[in-house]
Amino acid sequence: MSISPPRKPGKSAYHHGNLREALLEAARGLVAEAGLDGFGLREVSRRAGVSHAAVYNHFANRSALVEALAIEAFAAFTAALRAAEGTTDDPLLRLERVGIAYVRFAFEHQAEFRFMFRPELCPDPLVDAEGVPLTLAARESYAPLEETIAACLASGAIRGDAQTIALTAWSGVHGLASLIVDGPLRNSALDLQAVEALAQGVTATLCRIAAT
Amino acid sequence: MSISPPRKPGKSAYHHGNLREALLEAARGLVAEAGLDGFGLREVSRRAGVSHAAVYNHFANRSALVEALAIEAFAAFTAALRAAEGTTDDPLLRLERVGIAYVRFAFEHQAEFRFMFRPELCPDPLVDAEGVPLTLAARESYAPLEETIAACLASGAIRGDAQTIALTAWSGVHGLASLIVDGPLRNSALDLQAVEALAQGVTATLCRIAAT
DNA sequence: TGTACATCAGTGAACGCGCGTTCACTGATGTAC
DNA sequence: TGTACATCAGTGAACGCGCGTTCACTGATGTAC
Repeated sequence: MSISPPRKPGKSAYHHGNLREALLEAARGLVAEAGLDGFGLREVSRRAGVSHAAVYNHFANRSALVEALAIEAFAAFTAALRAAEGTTDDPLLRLERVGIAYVRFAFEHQAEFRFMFRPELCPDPLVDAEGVPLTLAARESYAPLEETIAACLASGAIRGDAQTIALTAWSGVHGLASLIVDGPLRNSALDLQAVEALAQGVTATLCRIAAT
Repeated sequence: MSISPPRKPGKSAYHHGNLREALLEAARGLVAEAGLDGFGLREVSRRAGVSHAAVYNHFANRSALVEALAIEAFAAFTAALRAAEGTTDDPLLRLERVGIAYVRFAFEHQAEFRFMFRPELCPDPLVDAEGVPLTLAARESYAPLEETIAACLASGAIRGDAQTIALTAWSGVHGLASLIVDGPLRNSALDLQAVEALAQGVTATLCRIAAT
């Protein structure tokens, strides 16, 4: 929830004061309900209580709004992973916690997670990121997992081919998240606790590789 | 490619003879190019060289065409996994091969893989599958991996909590496939050989769990 | 073999719909004097 | 404090577009006699 701007009651919609944020809020809700396909400027402005033309005072076009939404989502994802990272100094435990946070974020922000990895939005790894805010935001969100795995390797907590182990861990948590959000585990009566238990099991199993 | 029906040359489009298959073929191509969102009946019929109303002689509506496409895709996925399953009797090696086949299918059929797991299409696990062909086709495609893991556990090649290990393996291959098809590994100049090498590395790492 | 006719599988015009976007406009606000 | 005015941020009508779907139609085909 965003904080409402200091507005006198009864003030008309003119000079809304915070329409940009209100539009983003409405857009988040719409994307959560209808997905990126069901996402339209007219419905967003309807939800925000303004005419559909008002959007263009704050966003150049539909793509710009979607992009802003995606940047927000990647930033939130990064923050969630960074928070998990900071809870311990033990590299292996940190890997486990970041993995669980990865899955938890996906579960709690299904719409965002789903559309962050849509080909139209997920940045092309071959394209230069310089000055493209969405690409930068996306790459930043890969860093916590990468760094944590690097720390595990550096400390000797995990042995083996660094690239392969990193990819396996990433695949494991991303796959679990995908199965829950987009795949066959969707809707299977999972609550947050159950999801965390699954994530715990999977990341712990992945970490068991460390011992060999 | 489908085989053309035995048609005399110069015969008009009337009584096309194989329009249903031709529409599916065109639909496959369109989905591969434009994704499920860019998928429309009018473009499909344009590609098949008929008027857009002709579609309704073969499919009740847009949804029915999409559903037919999805059933085909799940069937192809199942066949690819079954083929890999049949290449060896060793449970652990079989798991590795099925995992590689899973990722290979995703890479070679990106559009299909992407839309098979779309929430609109991927069947809800809580809904009864009886008599719903799409749901049945989807569930059948989960069987090879499940059975292979069960065989590994039964033979003692893998030890531990069956549920957790199965989920970890599934997450691993599904995650790698998702990262390649939909995620940050997309477009990263990977050819089939490179994808198979990655899949080999990840599945082998996952199989290392067996030793512990 | 030839003819009459039912059926099948196309055509193309038309429908309403919601969309993104543009535009001239207008009311509210803040500022200068 | 009051007034004139520029600017900001809305409005609502209009545009063209492509879509899914329906409909009366029509040409090609297969069958019965």
